Amino acid sequence: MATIYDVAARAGVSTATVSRWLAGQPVRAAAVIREAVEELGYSPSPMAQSLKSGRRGAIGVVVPDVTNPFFAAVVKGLEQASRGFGYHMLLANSDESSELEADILAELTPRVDGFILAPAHEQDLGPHALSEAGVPAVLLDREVSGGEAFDVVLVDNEGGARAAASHLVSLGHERIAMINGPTDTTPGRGRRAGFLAGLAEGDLALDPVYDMTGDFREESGRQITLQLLALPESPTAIFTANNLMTVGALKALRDMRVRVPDDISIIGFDDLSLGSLLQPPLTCIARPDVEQGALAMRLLLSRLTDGILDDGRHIVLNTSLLVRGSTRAPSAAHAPEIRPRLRARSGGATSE
Amino acid sequence: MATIYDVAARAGVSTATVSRWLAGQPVRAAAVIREAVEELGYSPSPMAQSLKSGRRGAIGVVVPDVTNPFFAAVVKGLEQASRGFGYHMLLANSDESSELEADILAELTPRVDGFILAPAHEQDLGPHALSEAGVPAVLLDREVSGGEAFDVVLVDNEGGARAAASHLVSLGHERIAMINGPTDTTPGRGRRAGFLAGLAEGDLALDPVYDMTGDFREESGRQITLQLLALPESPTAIFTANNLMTVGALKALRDMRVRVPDDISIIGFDDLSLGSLLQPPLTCIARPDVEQGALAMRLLLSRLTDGILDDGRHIVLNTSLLVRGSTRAPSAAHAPEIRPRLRARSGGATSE
DNA sequence: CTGAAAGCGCTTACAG
DNA sequence: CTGAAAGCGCTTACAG
Repeated sequence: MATIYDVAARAGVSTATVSRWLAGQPVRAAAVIREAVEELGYSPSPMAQSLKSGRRGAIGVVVPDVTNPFFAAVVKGLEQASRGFGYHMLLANSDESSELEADILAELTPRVDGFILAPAHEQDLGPHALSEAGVPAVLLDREVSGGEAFDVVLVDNEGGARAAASHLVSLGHERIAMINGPTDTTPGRGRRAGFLAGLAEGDLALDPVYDMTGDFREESGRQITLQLLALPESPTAIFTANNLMTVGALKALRDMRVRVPDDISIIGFDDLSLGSLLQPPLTCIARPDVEQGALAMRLLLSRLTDGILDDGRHIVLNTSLLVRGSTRAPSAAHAPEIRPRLRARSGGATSE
Repeated sequence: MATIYDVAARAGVSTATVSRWLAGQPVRAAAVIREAVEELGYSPSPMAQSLKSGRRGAIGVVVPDVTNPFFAAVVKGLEQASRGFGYHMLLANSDESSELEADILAELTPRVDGFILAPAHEQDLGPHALSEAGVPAVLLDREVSGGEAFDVVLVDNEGGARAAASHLVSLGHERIAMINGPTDTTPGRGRRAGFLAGLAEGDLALDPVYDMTGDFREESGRQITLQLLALPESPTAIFTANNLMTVGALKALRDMRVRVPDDISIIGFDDLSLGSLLQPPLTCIARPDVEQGALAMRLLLSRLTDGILDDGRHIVLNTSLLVRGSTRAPSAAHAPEIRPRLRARSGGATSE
C-alpha cells in the first residue's frame, strides 16, 4: 500500500502539504498531488489518522437483539441518518444482559466516537462509565437511572399503554391481563404505569393474578399466556407489552384453540410486520421505529460534529392505536353481569 | 487516558516489557505491572496497536438489508460465532445496490481484517477489488461471477425451488406462476433453475405469462400478484422466491379477497416468523439462517486466525419443505380437465 | 502557502 | 527475560 511519503515524493512536496491537500486546505501543488494520489492508488490509513487526530470515525451501536424487528428497523434508521457523515457502525447485541452489555461497552469504547445504546436494564452501570470516560452516548428506547445527562429518544410508553387499557375498558372488558416485560426497563415500567392508569380511569384495577411479567421474548409470552388460560377464571382480554411476547401469546392461543376475539381479545404494544395479515388482524399500539433510530443518530451527530454540550435532550415519540380485529366486547358467556349465573352451569368457555 | 509509558514508569520497567506482558508473554515483573495497570486503569489503544501490528480487529459485514428477518438472523449468527475471537462487526446495508456496495467496501476495507458479504448482484466488482487488495471475504447466500476463489455459504436454491415445484405439481396444479427475484443474483438464478426443473419433471413448463421477476422486496411481490390476478387466466398456484415477496403476495391476495388455498395456492421460499400463525399457515421452503451466518463467520475466522489459504470452500445448506395450509389441489373450477367447460359458463372464479 | 520535525501509542527485531 | 531504539502512517504547531 502506498503511504503519504510515496505521494509526497512523487509530487515533489512534503508530506505536510499532501496532508493539507487531503484535508481540503488550499495547496499550490494540488494538481500534481492529485495526480500522484491517483497513480499510486493512495488512500490514507484510517488507523494512523485516528492515532493522530483522536477521531475514530465509528459509532458503537448496542441493542438487546437485532433479530427483534423493532431493533432491526432502528438500525436501519441509524444508518440512514448517519450516511454522509463519515461514520461507521460497530454493532453488537447485549442479549438483554447487563453484564454482556458492560463488557461490550468497555471493548468498544476506545474504538468509537460515541454510542447509540438501548440499555438492557435501568440499573446498568455501563452508560455511566461512558459519560465518565467522556464518550457521548444517546439512549434509545430505554433510559438508565441517574442518566439525566444523556440524550434519550423514547416512545410514549405511558400514553400507548393507557390507550390500550382504555380501548379494552371501553369494549366492556373487566377481566384484563397484562403480560409485561421486566419493570426494571423503561418500557416495562412505563407501559405498566400507563396500563394501570388506563384501567383506573375505567374504575378498574389490575387483578394480581392477571399481572404477569415476562422478559420481552417470544417464549415468555407463550408460557404466560398458557398460565393465564389455565386460570380458573381466565381473562377475557390480554395486553402484551411488546412485539415478541405478542407473537408468543398468539401461538399459545392458537395451540390451545382459543378463538380471537370470540373467546379472548388481544392487543399488543408494537405492530407486527404481518399484523394486518393475521386472522383476525392484530389490534395494537403502533409506533415509529426507523424514525426513532434516525432521530437518535441525529442527536449523537449533533454532539459529535457541532460539539454540542447541552444537558440531556429528551424526545418522546407518539404512539397510535390501530384498532383491527383482535379485540371486541367480551362474549355473553364472559359478560361480567351474567357471568356468575352462566358459570354455575358451564364453568366458563375459556377456562379449559 | 494512561499510556503504556505511564504503566512502564510506575512499574519501573520498559514499555517493551509492559507490551510483552500485555501480549501474555512471560515477564519477571508481572505482578508489579498488573498492579500499575489496575491502579492507572490502563487499557491499550487499539488504534496504536493496529497501526503497528496491521491487525484491525474488525470484520466488515455487508448485507442488502438488515430489516429483512433473514439477514437479521444471519447477523446474529455471525456475532455468536465470532464471540471470543476479539473481532468487532462493522455493519452496513447495501440496499441491494451494487454501487453503494462498492462504496461501502472501499470505505471499510482499510478498517477491517476481512468481510462477510452478501453481494447485491453476481456482476458486482467490489468483491474482486477485495481479493486484489488481499482482504479475505466470505460470500454469504450469494455468489459473484468469477469468484471461485471466495469461500461461499449458500443454501440449496435449486433443490428448494425444485421441491416447491414438485409439491405444486403433485397437487395437480398446472397453471403455476413464479414470482422470482432478479436473475443476476444467486438466489434468483438458482431458484428459477430449480423451479423450472421441478416443473419439467412433471412435464410442465413455466408459461411466460406466469414467469415474473420482482426485486426481492415486499412491494414487488404485491404488485406482481396483482398483475397475475388480473390475467384473463390467472394461476391456480404461486411460488414466491423469498420471504418479503411472499408477504407482498399475501397482502395482495387479502386485498383482492382471493381465498387461500381455495382460490389459489401459495408457497414461498423462506419461512416467515409468523408463518405458522397465518390463516392458513404458510406452506414454504424453510432453511437455516442463524446457522448460515455462524458457518460463514467460522470460515472467515479460520482464514484470519489459522492463516488458511485454501481455494474457495463451498458450503451448501439444505432446505426443507414445510407443508402447511396454504397449498392444496386446485379447486374443481380450475381443474385442468374440466376447465374449458366451466369457464364457458362462469369465466373463472379467480380471474376477476 | 510550505517544510522540518515532533509525536500520537504502541510493537518488535536487535543486542545483551 | 529485558531495554534502547526504530518505526507503523499520519497530523500539526512552529518557523519561515
